[in-house]
Amino acid sequence: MGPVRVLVVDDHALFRRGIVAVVAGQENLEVAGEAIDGLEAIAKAGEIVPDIILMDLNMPHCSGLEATQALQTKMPRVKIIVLTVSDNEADLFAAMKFGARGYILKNTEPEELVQAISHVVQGGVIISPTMATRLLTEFKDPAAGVVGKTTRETGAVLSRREKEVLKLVAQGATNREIANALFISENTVKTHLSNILEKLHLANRSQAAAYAVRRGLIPYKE
Amino acid sequence: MGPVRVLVVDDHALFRRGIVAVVAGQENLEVAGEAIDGLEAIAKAGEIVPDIILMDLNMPHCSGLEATQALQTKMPRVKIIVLTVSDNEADLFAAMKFGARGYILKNTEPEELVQAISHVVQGGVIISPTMATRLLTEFKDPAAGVVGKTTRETGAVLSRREKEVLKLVAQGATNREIANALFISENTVKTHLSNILEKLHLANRSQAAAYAVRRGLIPYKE
DNA sequence: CTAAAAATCACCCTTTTGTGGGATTGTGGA
DNA sequence: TCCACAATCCCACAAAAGGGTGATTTTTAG
Repeated sequence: MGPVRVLVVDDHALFRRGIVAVVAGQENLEVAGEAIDGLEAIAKAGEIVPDIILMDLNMPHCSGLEATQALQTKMPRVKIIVLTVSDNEADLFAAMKFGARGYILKNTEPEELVQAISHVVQGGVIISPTMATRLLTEFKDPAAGVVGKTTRETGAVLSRREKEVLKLVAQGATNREIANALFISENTVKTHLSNILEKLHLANRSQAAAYAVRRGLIPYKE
Repeated sequence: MGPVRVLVVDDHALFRRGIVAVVAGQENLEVAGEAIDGLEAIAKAGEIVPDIILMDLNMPHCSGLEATQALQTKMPRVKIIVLTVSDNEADLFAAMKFGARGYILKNTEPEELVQAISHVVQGGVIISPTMATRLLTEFKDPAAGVVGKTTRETGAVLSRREKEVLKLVAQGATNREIANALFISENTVKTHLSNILEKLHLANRSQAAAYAVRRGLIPYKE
């Protein structure tokens, strides 16, 4: 069998260059294509049918998480490795839930990335040491073992509506403004926000705003 | 004279690879060295004395802005091009104030980066089209022409203390927590925050938190 | 079909924010 | 020397935010 075919998905051309340089430098790897966002990734993946997709998370139009979810349902054989700057547990959880085979931070050394690809090709799953550590500390955290709330504390994936609320929070909107924007009552906004804070282990809306910005959930800004 | 010697400063090895691939591919350019943060950048710059430094902003230990400031005072002949993901006016202003000759966003095409380097080598100053547009819209913004408050509305540079407060706000700290952390009264924190919001044209602490995160002012997190 | 989420709303109560005033001290530059 | 500014503090007040508890209605997925 020939070299492993890799699809590189990242909105930053320069970063793609770096990946391409690393991948192309390996005998057993081959850059089968590049994409600048989730939508193009899905299209390209359908055309070239790569073995591995290196997927950035924070991209315009269609995020890496959305693309990962879509791709895994349509093409379950394609192995996706998330390659991101986000050292957030929620992203890791979401990526794994959507079927990603790897979660690598962008500050990883090129050699490690190559090894990670090999590992995943052979059927393995790989997670950055940093993230692995975070996972362990998360589990030994007493806050995780509360009473009720099943998915609440564990899965920690926000619902569609909660994401909408979070986006607006990240823009500095007040509860009333959010209520008007979404055509719901202020009470509902409060409920959503409370759930968001609980799911994400955050203390207040400022932390939520900071969290959202780090994850690139913000549409535009001002 | 030989090729232009370039020092690449970025904490992400993979991104450095991309830059190096692009720079090394040019006849008239040469990668003279790499650094992973501001401190190493200053050290390396002293050793190899590059013609151009491609400087990331958001790095651990010593940010690109601090390094730029330090380098420009010690080695004014070295031309620094800021290469960042931050599309924030404040970063641009700060970079230019500290003597940077260029401000390029990381989503720039490799070809444009090469052209930018040539341009700066020849004594020019270059700013990403995106940022240039933002500058223009900023100036035609009516909010800039208020009544009193001289430096308030224009320069908009935060004082040392205000930055400290802002960092804590970005971590989601309450006014009381900030007061305890800085050994000042809650009233003082409120005063500082009010001034911050006014200087930055922000509406509330959530926007301040989002702003701070975008600028990479946050030390750690969680 | 049915149980689990998601989404919606209300009420109460406490804490936090943000604004508007005003005031003092020290420092560095014009 | 005088002024602007940074940094500090105070008070009071209105507006938000956040927690708790409970409830109804869609949606969704098994």
